[in-house]
Amino acid sequence: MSSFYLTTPIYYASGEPHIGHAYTTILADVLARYRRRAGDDVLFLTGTDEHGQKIQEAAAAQGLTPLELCDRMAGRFEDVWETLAISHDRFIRTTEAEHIAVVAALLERLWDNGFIYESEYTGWYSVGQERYFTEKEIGPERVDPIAGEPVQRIREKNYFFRMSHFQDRLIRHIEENPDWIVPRTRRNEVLGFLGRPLEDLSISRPRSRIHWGIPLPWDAGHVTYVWVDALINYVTASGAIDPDAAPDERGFGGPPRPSRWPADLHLMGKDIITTHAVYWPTLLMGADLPLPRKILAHGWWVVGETKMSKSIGNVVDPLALRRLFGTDAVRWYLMREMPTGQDASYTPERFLARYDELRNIFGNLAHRTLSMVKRYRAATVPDGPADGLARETADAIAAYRRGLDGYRLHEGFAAAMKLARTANGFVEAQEPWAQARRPDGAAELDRTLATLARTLGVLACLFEPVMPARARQLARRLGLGGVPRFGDLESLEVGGLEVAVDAPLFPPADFPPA
RNA sequence: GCCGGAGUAGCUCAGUUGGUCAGAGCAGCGGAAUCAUAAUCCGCGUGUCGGGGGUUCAAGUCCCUCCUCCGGCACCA
Repeated sequence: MSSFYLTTPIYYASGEPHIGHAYTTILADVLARYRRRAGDDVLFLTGTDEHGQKIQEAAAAQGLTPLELCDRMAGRFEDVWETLAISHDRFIRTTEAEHIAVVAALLERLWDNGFIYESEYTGWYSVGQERYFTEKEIGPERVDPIAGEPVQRIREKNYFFRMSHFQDRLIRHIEENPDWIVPRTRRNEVLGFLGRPLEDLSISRPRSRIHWGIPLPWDAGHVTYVWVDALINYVTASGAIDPDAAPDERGFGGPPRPSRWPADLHLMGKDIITTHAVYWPTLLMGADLPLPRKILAHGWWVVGETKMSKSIGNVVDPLALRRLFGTDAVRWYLMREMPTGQDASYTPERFLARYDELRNIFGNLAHRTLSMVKRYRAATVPDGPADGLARETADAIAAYRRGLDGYRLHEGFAAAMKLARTANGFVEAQEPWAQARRPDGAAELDRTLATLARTLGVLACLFEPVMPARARQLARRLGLGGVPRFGDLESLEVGGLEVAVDAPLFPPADFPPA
């Protein structure tokens, strides 16, 4: 059994969970479930990022302590993940003692390695907003984008990480590992980014300005810059570092401690590819830790713009769809409609098309098969050979696995749906209702029904990662003990199973009339 | 401005190293069937593969050029 460690970013606890968070996390969940079904020992990590100025300010504005706010927001995220059927193994919070200790240990390692130095940070500071703004944010007018007041160029003491020292090594790593950053277009962008001299990374903020953070081990007057704090969570949760050990035995360099590090996959939106593909790997290099095996940056959902929606002004929140169509249908839409890594636009029409596909192709296949087993064979799957779609099924499984292994989930799920279409065609070709009428048709009918039941068992397996509840429901109705794993599919026996016919897996559903 | 990507049927998109590659799904039209959630299945596309030029026996598939659209260009989590 191989192991698989995958992560989502930890989400900043100053705001409510939204579709961006949900998409990343569902994508991670689908991959985690797929790996488990394939027999891997999976560690699926998500969590919340809880330090920094925005948290500090948001808490103050609500009359809470920062930690009180974070407790509330972490709960909010955990609740949403539960409703979306997220199966994370660990929910990490950067305010956990373990994480704080690992951050301190890692920073100390960087310091001991000579990659930290003291200097001055220069930036555009807004007195009114009490924070720095980027060039992009202030625009040519050089005013803060919130209040519109002029910002000023100021300097303050900061500690810096010698990120520039690792520039060439990072470029080499990306060039020697073409699939390290996917999709390819993001890799190109990172390489383009690295085409210019890399600046060193400011890793601290004066505590006088921001108190809600992890103090630097060597200077309590400064707290760790939130991105550095946040990224380290991936190592914290892996168990690679023992902050209580002697400095040389904590797990940096030398013989590694038994752990889940390096991560097999970091997932994130394309907006934070730079932090994950540049800041993070160079920090790891500086601390003598191996790099993650793969970085996957996905695209954004944009809301399709139509004349209708513009005049009516109705913007649908995909998260709200869950209440109308169910969690599994929303997960299906998100995974099926967006080519992994690319942008996609949400429209109610496309959503309905994908829901109808589920309902009509897959749901109806399940229902008609179970109904026929009940009607013609007293609800017991016959013992006949189940080889009617042997080749098509094997092909579908192979294409599915190629898709998911290659992080083209939409292709994998398209292959699964294609098998369901093929099975519907098989029903039409065999005409089991005619076989049932023919006096000598019994053996043929047995084979038809056994084949269809077996196909449903396979489909339950293929669809489980994306639609866990419906897949379990289908497996139960088929009379299986549970959703089959990939290793079970080859020898999946369906003869003798007692099936149950029940309400449709995907009931009629629609948007409320406008 | 610099770097990168994309422009293929009404819509969303597939199309490895150039040679049945002109395709799939949806929508539309016609038909079949009745086990099933009126759910299914079959048949039907005269698309300048963004424009132009070039290489080649042969180009969505390579080269040049032009047009259009999109993405990235760091400390914002």
